Amino acid sequence: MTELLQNLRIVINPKIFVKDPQSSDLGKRIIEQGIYLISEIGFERFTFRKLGQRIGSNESSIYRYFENKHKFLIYLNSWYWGWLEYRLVLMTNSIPDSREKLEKALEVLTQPVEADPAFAHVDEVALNNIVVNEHFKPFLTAEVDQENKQGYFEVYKRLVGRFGQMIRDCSPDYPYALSLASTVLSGSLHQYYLNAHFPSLTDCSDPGVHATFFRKLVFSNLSPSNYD
Amino acid sequence: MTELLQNLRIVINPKIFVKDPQSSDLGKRIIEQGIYLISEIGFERFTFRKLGQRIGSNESSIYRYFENKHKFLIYLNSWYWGWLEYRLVLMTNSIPDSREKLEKALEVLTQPVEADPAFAHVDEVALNNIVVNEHFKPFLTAEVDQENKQGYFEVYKRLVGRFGQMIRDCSPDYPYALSLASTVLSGSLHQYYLNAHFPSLTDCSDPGVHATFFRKLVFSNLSPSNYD
DNA sequence: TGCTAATCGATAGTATTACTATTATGTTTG
DNA sequence: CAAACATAATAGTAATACTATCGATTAGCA
Repeated sequence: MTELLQNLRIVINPKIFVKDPQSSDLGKRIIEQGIYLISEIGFERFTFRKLGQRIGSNESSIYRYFENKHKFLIYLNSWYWGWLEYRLVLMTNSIPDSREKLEKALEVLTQPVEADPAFAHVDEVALNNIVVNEHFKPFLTAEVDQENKQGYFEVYKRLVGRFGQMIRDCSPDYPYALSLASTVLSGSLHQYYLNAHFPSLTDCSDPGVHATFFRKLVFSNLSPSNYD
Repeated sequence: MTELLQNLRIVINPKIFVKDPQSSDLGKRIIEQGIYLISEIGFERFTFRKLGQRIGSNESSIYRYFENKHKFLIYLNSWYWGWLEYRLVLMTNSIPDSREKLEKALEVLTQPVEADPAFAHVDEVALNNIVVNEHFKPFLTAEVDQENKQGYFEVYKRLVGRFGQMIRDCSPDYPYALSLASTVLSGSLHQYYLNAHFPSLTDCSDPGVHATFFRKLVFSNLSPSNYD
């Protein structure tokens, strides 16, 4: 499988970057080490200057790839959601039964992330760490509506839409497929966050329980007696 | 009722502030106008200088109440959760039936916020706006674990615990009461956020649907056939 | 009434951040 | 070999997030 997908690339909206980081060696180092640096010191403390020092390069060179650190975070998030989408499709595409398909989708979207050898310059586990810890920071700004118009969040929206469609396929009469999809996606990140920092607010102390909680949540909700 | 509760105060952990803003006129103006300013321009753009200008006071005076703007946001959030907790208790306390009690709790926690005349210097609707739009920003920092140890998030934790207990009272054998409670609380904010900025990702386009979605989510999950 | 402490406003100053601009240097490519 | 391009180095700017100091006003209270 790894072989088969060797030449895959996660496509990112070009408006998010100035120069495509996947197009050069420096660009890939920016992504690779940027992920590590943010996951180590947090997004607030992260600066392009520090990243430059870390990769033995210059602050100004990084600015040629990304306008600012906020867009850099949007880029990383887009990559993450694009990667999840690709995995979602890959893992569910060949399943004909819609219930089984939804179960698999839930597994892909809520189970802990593992490194994917298909993308050498990205440590998916560290990146997942960022997405969990910085959660919705790319969204939570005063500029969200403009940025949305620019299409910065397309990947995420497509992922939610796809997942929502799987729910609909499984239970065509359930009227809240989108809300359920977005609740599960963000709720799963949230439970991981709570488990790491506020264990007294969650029961999901291990991945098995985590997965079960969300599976029950979805399927008990979808049994026909439960919607009007 | 308003009369009855005239002399209530939401109690906030004193470590969050330098000087209690509820103890002076200037303090109350800081809270009142700070809420408006953040809800207008967003937390990123908000500075103590701008707030000083707005209330005709000095930057340095505001620093005598709050160490920095991050703690100010924690204060506002604590107030909000404290206020929700008080409303939760007030509205459910006299209900003996545990199912009915949980229904009421869900209503309090997921329905749109209305102004509460019991607290004159706080516009709860604008504050709710902040909590929705800045969502988990007070939590999402590198210092979250230290701050948690200092007890900055006690109110929120107590609220989730209380809500979780109501779920447990209603379905003693359901094993994920805390996760369900935290998922509903943060999920409800999230759905409001999506409705405002990403309507294509939610079905909750009006408060009625919003409430129904979460009611179904909880109660279908709690019916005995749905947990092991 | 007068003293003291607390409160607040005004001003100035600092370190850091988030950039921008410019110029130099090396490297690739046609 | 020249032109184009990528990157490095340096310097500089505006805004931010504070800190420190001092003087004026007010409030409590002996």
